[in-house]
Amino acid sequence: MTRDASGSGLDRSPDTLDRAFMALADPVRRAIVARLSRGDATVNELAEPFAITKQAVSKHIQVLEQAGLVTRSRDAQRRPVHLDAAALERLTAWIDQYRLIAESRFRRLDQLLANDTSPQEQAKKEELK
Amino acid sequence: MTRDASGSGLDRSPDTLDRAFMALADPVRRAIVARLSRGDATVNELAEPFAITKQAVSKHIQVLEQAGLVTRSRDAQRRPVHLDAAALERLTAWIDQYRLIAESRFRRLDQLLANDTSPQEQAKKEELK
DNA sequence: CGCTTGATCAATCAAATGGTTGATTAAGAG
DNA sequence: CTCTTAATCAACCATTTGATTGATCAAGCG
Repeated sequence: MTRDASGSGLDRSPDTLDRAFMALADPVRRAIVARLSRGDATVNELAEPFAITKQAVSKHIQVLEQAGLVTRSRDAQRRPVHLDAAALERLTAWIDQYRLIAESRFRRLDQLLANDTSPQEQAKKEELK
Repeated sequence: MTRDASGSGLDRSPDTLDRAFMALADPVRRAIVARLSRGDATVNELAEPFAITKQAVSKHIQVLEQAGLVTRSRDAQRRPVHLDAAALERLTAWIDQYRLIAESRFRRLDQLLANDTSPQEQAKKEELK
C-alpha cells in the first residue's frame, strides 16, 4: 500500500490522516489518549498501567506524535506528552463529512418512500448513486 | 501486540474500534468510504478509479465489513456495498469523548493562566487528574 | 566527579498486511 | 448446456509493525 498508483507523484508520503487513524487503531495508544485527555504525562507514567516496556511506550508516543495527535515539551529531564484536541477534532471532521452525506442521502430516500412519489421522480432523485 | 495484559480491563479483545480505525488508516479505503457516502456500489465500480486489482478491492471491502463500517447485500450476481453511517458516528463519539475532556481541561487551565500564573506552575496544575 | 532517573537509539525477531496472479464459485444470458 | 460477468478463495511475496533486550544519551543529585 501507500504506493502512488496515480503516476502524479503527489501521494508520496502517508498523510496525516493515515497516521492519525493508524495511531488510534491500537488499543494501547487509545488508552494513552484516554489518559492524556485528563492531563499531560511522562513516558514512565504512561508505561506503568501496561505490561509493556517503556521503550515500547516511547515508540507508541512517537507514532502519536508523527500523527500530530500529541506534542512533547521539555521540563528538566522529563518530556511531558500533551494531547492535541484540535487534531482529534480534525479526525471527527473528516468522518462527519461523509457520515452527513450518507445520512442526508438516507433521509431523502426515506422521504421518497414515505411520499409514494411517482416512478419518474424517483428515478430522477436516484441519480445520486 | 493488541495485548491488554494490564488487568485493568480497559480493552480486551480485537475490538471493533481497532478494526474501524485501522480500516480508515488506508487512503484507498477512505476513498471507498467517500465514494460510498454518495451511494451503494459494487466491487467493480469501486475498483475502477484505482490502479489495483478487483481482488485487492474485495479485500479492502472485507476489512471495512469486519470493521462494521459497511454491509453487503445480494442483487442477482452483484453484491452492492453499503456504508453504515451509524458506525461512523460511533467513531466520532469515541474521539469526542476524550476531545471534550481535554478541551474542558484546557479551558480550566486557560482560566488559571488568565489569573496571572507562570508557565512553570502551569505544568504543576496539570496534576488535576 | 560518580550515580540515579527519564528517555531514546539500535539490532533483532515473530507476526500481520497489502498486493499480485491463478483457480473457483454464483448467477444470468444466449 | 455453454459462455460471460461479478466476486471470492488460495497460495505466495515483499514490506511493515510491535515488542523485546541491551546500550546510549541527557539532566539533576549527592
